[in-house]
Amino acid sequence: MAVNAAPDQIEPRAPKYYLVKRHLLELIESLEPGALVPTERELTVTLATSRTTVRQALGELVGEGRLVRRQGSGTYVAEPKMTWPLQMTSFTEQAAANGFVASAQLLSAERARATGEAAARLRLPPGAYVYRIERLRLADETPMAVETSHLSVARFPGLIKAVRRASSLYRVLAESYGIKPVSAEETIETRAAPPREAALLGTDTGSPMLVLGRHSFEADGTPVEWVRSWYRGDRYTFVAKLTV
Amino acid sequence: MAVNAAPDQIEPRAPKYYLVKRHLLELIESLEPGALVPTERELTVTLATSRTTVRQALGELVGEGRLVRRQGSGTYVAEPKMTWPLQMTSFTEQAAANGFVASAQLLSAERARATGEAAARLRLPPGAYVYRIERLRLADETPMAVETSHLSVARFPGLIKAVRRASSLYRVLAESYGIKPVSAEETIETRAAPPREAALLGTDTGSPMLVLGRHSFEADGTPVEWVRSWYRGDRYTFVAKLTV
DNA sequence: CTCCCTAAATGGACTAGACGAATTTACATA
DNA sequence: TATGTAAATTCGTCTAGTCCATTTAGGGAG
Repeated sequence: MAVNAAPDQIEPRAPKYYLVKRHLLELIESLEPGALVPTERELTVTLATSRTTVRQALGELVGEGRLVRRQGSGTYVAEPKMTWPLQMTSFTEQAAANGFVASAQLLSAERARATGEAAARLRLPPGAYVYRIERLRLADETPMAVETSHLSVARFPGLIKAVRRASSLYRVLAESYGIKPVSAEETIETRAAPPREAALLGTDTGSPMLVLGRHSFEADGTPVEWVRSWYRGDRYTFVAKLTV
Repeated sequence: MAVNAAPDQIEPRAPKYYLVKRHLLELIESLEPGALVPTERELTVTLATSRTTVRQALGELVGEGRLVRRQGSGTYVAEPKMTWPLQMTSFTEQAAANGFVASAQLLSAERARATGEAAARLRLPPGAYVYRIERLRLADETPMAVETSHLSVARFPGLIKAVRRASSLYRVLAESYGIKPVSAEETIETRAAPPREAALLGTDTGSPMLVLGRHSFEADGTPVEWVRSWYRGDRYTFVAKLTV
């Protein structure tokens, strides 16, 4: 297979929608956040193109957090993205570090048999029971992420009742079970928003999301929990601090 | 805290393309990587929908690394994604840790006035000169990322000549200038691929990318370089190891 | 003036089709 | 048999439109 055939003079022709996108980007940069941009139908006329093409350009700019669309109202210049640190602390502490008040809405909490991935991550035998706790994370009342935690039932008996009373899962683990994760592996990838997550986070199905997987461990290497969180890609930039 | 504050039975109706996507996902899971999936026009018929809708579903699956499209040939089940660790080491070392041989192709190297962002990041006065070095990063001959580094001209005189001879920028900094970054802030966000980056990485304009920004510092806090790297979102999952 | 209802405007989803570009296949020819 | 060329196939891009859902603005009733 001929990979890497000297990509020297690569200067591809841009698709038409990309020219529209660049035009809009210039417009955006000349405006303030909150400003209204022309309607899709106006843009089709002034840019001599189809609405599909205009929507493709607008869609990418929305996905990159530069524009916000509001059905029935219009398309607006977005506020700048928020940065969100990746640290070995709880969501509650991370929010506080950013000056927000964190809260959570319990969406569902159930006892279920572990899927293959959850069982492997938690180092459980196939078919073992896990708690599957789904929460909507809020910072200052704004939905931030949809978070699904998986924990071993055998290891944390009665966890669901404790979680219903507390906001911080980490605090429950520490106070009720005496367990404190000390390391974690955090994975990051891009995904398109499923309908449910999109609705919960107030965005559209298919919009780009950042999916964080957190796999946390005790000091002796025992896995504690495995969490998958969906964040809106148009709202957040993640920041990791690294040292040698 | 509002636990269980009636999430309003959010169970949105899925768009039609999403049903198509789920149908394809089942199909994908029943096949091996490399297998051919039905053509777009076949799917249009069997799923009783338009090609646009089929393509929207296929497009998301391609963006998530589940499918690969090849113009003129067909659409295939993709190989699993690769994980890429975020560490305070050079690309060269990261690649070696993953069992790859890293290399780089110099795309451009120029002396230019710093943009507002670059000047701020490198703590330079407005209008100061920076080197802008653009490289295509390869792992085992496969293009992995397009990387644009910014470094102060005043601080690293003659850098371009040194870089032309070496593959590792970090080694040049250490050996020729005696500087070794000891900490870095790495930002991660999602963006749509611009035509140039898409072509260099062998993907389509507009496909989802992970954009890493690396801002590295010396022990005394002086910024050393500011780098922006474009990775294909359909190929890589980033992993950060965190400790308390 | 206040309130409610309707109409207009806007983005959201989808369709059917045209043409182009890249690849693969089939076939004619040497 | 080997090779070059044309045709068919496949994905890539774009168009022009339909219909729906939501929001906003305006007008009428009280």
